[in-house]
Amino acid sequence: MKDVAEKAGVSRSAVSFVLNDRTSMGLSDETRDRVLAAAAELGYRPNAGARALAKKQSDWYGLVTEIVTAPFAVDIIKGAQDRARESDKYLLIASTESDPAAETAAIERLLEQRVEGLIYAATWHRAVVLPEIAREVPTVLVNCFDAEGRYPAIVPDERMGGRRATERLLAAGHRRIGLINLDPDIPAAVLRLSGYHEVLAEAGIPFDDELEVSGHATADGGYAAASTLLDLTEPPTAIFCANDRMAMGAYDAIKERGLRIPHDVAVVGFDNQELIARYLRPGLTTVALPFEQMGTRGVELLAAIIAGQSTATGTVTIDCPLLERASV
Amino acid sequence: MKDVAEKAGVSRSAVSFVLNDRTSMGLSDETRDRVLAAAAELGYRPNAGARALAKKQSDWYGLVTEIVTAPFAVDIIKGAQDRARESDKYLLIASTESDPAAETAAIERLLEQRVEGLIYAATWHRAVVLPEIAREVPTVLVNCFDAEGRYPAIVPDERMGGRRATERLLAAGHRRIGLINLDPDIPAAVLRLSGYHEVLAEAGIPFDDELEVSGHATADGGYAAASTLLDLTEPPTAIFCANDRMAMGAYDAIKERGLRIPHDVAVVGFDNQELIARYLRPGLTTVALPFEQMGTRGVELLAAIIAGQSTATGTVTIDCPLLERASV
DNA sequence: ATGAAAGCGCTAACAG
DNA sequence: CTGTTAGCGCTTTCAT
Repeated sequence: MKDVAEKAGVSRSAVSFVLNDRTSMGLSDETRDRVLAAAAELGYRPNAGARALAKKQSDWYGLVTEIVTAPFAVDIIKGAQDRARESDKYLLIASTESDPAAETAAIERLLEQRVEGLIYAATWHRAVVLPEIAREVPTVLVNCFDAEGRYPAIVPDERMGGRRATERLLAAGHRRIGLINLDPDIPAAVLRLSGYHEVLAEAGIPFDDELEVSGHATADGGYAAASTLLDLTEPPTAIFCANDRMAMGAYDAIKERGLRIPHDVAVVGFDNQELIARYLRPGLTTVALPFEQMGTRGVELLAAIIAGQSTATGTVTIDCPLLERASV
Repeated sequence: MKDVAEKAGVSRSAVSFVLNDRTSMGLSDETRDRVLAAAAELGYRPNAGARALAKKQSDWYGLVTEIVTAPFAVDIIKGAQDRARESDKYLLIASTESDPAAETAAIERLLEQRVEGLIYAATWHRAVVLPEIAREVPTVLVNCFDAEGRYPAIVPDERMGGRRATERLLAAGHRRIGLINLDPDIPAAVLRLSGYHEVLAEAGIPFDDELEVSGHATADGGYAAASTLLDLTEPPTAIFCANDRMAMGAYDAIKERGLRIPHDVAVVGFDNQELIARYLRPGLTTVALPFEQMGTRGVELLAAIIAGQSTATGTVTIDCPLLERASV
């Protein structure tokens, strides 16, 4: 930087002002250009670390997540990273594969890097408990929530997702709609189910317990559950699967019986796992989880909190859109 | 840090020595403990940025990749990150979704953070051309290579993978083995094919052009290609699909004809895309791409180069193991 | 508009 | 083993 100053024949302060776009300082355009030219010629590259030290502001947010465990994490990261870049912030990604000790250690390292705040992203929607240490900086939860509500959180609107799936099937004329649900203890199952119930109730369709089964969140689980439904005396003409992997198994069960999708049995999934939903034949109509958007919103919320513009501690809910393919 | 020194009744240098484990300086254990205790009590957390400034060493590696585009990237990241952590290095991940301009900008930002080196990871094995700017620091390629061989690279041993798949089928007694290959222009296709050829030749099985088809790298492509093979006058009893998505389509084609896997037709895939290979029914035996290991090795190689222990510019090849499931 | 000077939190060299 | 001193590369205040 000194070199740049000398080359441009100005003071170091001037260089600093130019490089930081401090137009308010009253710098002549001519000076400005000279500095820029000198910097370019010298291949000058500001040292972000030194700047952070001087400004007492790192421009970093820490993102902690189990990155590999689920394919979803990357979409959260993408959303967060894109948004962060727009604000000239950096994302320091720490991946902890669900090991609590590693998690604390990871956050510790992030704090040593003086991240301005933390985004904690889960790969499946659930309640989490963060290490105490996370309280040292503003923290936002993404795709998860704090049981005690001490942290603001961004979660998908699962109930609405359940509604959309059911409504779509209803709109296609179905009245007997089976549901293959996830483990009934998790938030996603509870909420998706309540969406399903709401819509049926609104349409005046009585619940039929036989039509609600739950299974292992795998293709095999979906296959077994779908088999149960299809072998009913009065089988459903449509099946809402609470995730795409189970839908994958359901496809097998349906095809095995010589039935066609969607002609004989319509299917709607949940998650929009590209690899499955797009490549299943026929393509799977499914409800998408808004990962990218949650990442974006997480960064925005964090930035607002850091800027003191938000003290909210509530939960923000993001819409789950229906993606139409060919299974309805 | 000054506070810690005062609290412990020692000099700041002493604190620095203790915190950096400079045992060589001859510090009494008693002093050491006092410092550590004071630090803990005060909740002192070293400022990594300040340290980096003083040491002129950031402890960061930059990892640039198209993170979202492919599900594979995360495994490379995991391998790299785990390995980096072991050496107390940080990974700064920059995701560029194949946009050359964004790529240069991303690298520029990494350089401003004074990363000690760069790891450039591709999501599919191919030749890449890096922005000139990457030459400013040691750079290692992962899952890709430089056409001009100017950067050291780590790539999967595709040929060996092709061999393993073919050998497995041979071992199961098959003599008519079909191949559904990828777009013949890409390295993966060329090498996997050559592995396949080698093994057949070694077994004294003459090539049959009819048995080698290529298709779109999708389930539909696999479906179409498998249909072609199965409708041959003398259809294969086993099919080697050059990726799992195509195997997914092949499954459909096989089942549609009332044939059973592996009883009537055996299938081997490539890529080990969990979501597909594991959930397909029956589970798909497939060749795995060693992403995690490539990430690990990338970091190791980079560290060696930075430490001046390696000046190699060649290409390192990593084994692709066969994962047995139930389709053979 | 500019230059001098202090300081960010830490490391490292050196003389005690 | 301690204390002093001089930076690391940059920002920012303040007087000019």
